[in-house]
Amino acid sequence: MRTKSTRTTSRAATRKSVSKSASKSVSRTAPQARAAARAPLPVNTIINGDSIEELAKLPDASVDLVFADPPYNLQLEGELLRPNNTRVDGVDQEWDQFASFAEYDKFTRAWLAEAHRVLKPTGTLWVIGSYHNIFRVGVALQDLGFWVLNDIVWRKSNPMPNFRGRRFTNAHETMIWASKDRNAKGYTFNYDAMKALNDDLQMRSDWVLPICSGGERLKDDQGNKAHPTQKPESLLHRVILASSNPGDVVLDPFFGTGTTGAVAKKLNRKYVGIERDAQYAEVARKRIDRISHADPESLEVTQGKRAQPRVPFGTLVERGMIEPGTVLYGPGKRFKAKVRADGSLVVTGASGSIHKIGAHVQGQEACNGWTFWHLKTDAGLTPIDVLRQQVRAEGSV
Amino acid sequence: MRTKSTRTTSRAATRKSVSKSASKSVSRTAPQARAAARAPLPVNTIINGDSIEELAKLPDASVDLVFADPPYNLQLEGELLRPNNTRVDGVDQEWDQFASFAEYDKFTRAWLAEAHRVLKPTGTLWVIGSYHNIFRVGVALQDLGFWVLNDIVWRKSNPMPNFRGRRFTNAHETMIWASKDRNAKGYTFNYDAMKALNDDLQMRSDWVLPICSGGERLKDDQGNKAHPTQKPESLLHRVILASSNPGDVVLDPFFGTGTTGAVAKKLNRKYVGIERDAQYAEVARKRIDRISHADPESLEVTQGKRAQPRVPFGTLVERGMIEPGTVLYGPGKRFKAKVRADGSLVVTGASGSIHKIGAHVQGQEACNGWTFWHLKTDAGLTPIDVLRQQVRAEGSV
DNA sequence: CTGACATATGAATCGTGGC
DNA sequence: AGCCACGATTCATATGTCA
Repeated sequence: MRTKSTRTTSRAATRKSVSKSASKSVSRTAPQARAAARAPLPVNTIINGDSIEELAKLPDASVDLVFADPPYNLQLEGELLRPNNTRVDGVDQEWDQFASFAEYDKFTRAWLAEAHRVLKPTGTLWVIGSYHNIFRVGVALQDLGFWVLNDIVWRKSNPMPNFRGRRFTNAHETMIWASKDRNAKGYTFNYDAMKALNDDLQMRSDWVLPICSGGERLKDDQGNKAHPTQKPESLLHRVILASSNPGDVVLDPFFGTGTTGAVAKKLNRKYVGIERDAQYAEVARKRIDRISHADPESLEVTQGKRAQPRVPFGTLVERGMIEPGTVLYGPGKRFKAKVRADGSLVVTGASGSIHKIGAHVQGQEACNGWTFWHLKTDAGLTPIDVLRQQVRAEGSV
Repeated sequence: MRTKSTRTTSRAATRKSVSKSASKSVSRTAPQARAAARAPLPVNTIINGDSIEELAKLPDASVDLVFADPPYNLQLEGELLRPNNTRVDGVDQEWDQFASFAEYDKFTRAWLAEAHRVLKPTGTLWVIGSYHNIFRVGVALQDLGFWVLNDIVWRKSNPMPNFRGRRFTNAHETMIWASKDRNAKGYTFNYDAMKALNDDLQMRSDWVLPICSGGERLKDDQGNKAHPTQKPESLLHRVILASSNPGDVVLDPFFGTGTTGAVAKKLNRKYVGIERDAQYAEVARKRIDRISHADPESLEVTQGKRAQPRVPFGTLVERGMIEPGTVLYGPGKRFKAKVRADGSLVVTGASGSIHKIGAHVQGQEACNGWTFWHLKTDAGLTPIDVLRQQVRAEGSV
């Protein structure tokens, strides 16, 4: 099984390259020096090591999707925890607080910078957090050049109630979804699949899903939960389905017990997980080994018109489906135009594509000529889009 | 009227008393110099001036509650057309323009520092924003020593859709609720009032409320909206009811058309508003003048029992109740279809929702997929509607 | 007066690919 | 890299119009 290959094995294969990079610490001040030595992406692998160090070893622009569930920097009664779970102990609490935030910011910027480097230009990143850390994460990623596409609220249908009655029940967590930069084009968003998931209404930025419990919750031998913050697979299902395609590589730098890898495998995506805790990594490995891929057909997803092949209007004329000289009508016969042999339309004073002339006669900026123009038939007006669908159905494009 | 009293008149009245507290200022830029001149808080007043400058003139520790709806720094480019080619009227006002994140951060820290100074030790602060600005606001207030109590999600029941199908519908905004510092004791949280508002269940951190429209939306003489981002009174009603008591002073440094003041007056709180735009301030003044204190209809109407919550079929797939690839059967096994990962069904030659495909295979116009499609179990065929009822019973929608 | 139908609009960071 | 053609894309409400 793929999932058995470990970082160690793949490292052995390229020992030389790795030993070089190992000597360099995580500094972001010149990762270029290391780049030549980076091994190819170890796919369907759980890397047991520190997130920042191990991210630094991955090649540039190699990953389609990052999902990250970093430490939340929870500041509980009487103690402050560093990202590495050591306690901050100081005398002055205000100083503690500042030190804690500053350290957390430093940690956050370090792993986000590596995640940015590792992402393909068309890749996107998800980070989940709560009010303890999500603002710091958001600022860090904006400052690093990521461009926020949405913030998504996971509304927990069964949150833990507030016991003291001094605050509102904390019933949600927040995810940030971001592209690599402001002008990033071509990122994956399976709009129509999301719409299908939501009874043919656009998927909104607030998702109602139950927390991970019951049989899905991994337990250790004593029956205690194996990980304190295991995320529900339903959440990852939606994230991965929305923003990746089968065969894509999904990276999770805080792998925990491997929910990201489990769902990625179920959905025929590849995964790379980084986890510092060997015990979590082992639980994750076993979990993922038990999972089988789905059959490819059921992983096909509702496609919109964008995914369909383009058919130039001229094709219909060339193939004799529309004769030169045919008159096309706008809705309700309020407009007419004549088809020319090259697939352009003429009206008095103008000629051009079906779209341009459609816009022109209506005095508008833009127009979809396929749905605007109609043929007169015995049964009334038929949109020319029907002919396009015929061509596509013939598979001749 | 109260709202006519100006900054100048109220300052003259009590110059002396303020000079004592002046030496204690928190701010980092040194507004101490001005402090000696601070007049008592001008209550039930709209101050027409710059937020930061006018905040600096208010006395220390004099306010019970701050509600702030600062500029979001939207960074819109070009125009956006709806599918029907009508133009979306975006926020292009000068007051929402900032040169960079750094400029926005500077602005944010300046007004938040003054808000911190002006708050009583038991006071709390609310800020509302979207993903464009809320992370910057959150970091700034954490760095200034505010202690986050909750982040509250306003889930809009009727948001504007995403017109290009490139992102999730941006269907919520975020509010941060914070106390003055980590150890602040005795802040107001009307737990039982919130519980009563929520059918005797603890009020959660996600609130479903409609946007401000219809008769509540203020219009100018031409019938255009008086302010591009007017907030619904229901939102302020819940905020003010939760975190203040009658007689308390509520300060809004970005008063706009005065929703905060209007609701404060209805609920017998005092208000102080700061608004730079004289026209907005004038609209707000007239609006608040029309309101009488004892207005009995200030009771929330948005709660009430909801209809049966909608459960998309895709939910069952996401939650693992139905695996992608599962075969569903029509009554008597006369029809079959396969479930895909996005909750759509496939039969040979077609795919779509459970309803659409149910209709398709029968050659009918419409079909209730919930009762038509069945799962094969040991006991025979079970309608998928049973699973929907299960989801509803769990209350997890 | 009522119901059916049409129109208007809201804090919006809203394309892609070929030449 | 820049330009430009192609052509895809909306939900919940409130209000207006007409029969």
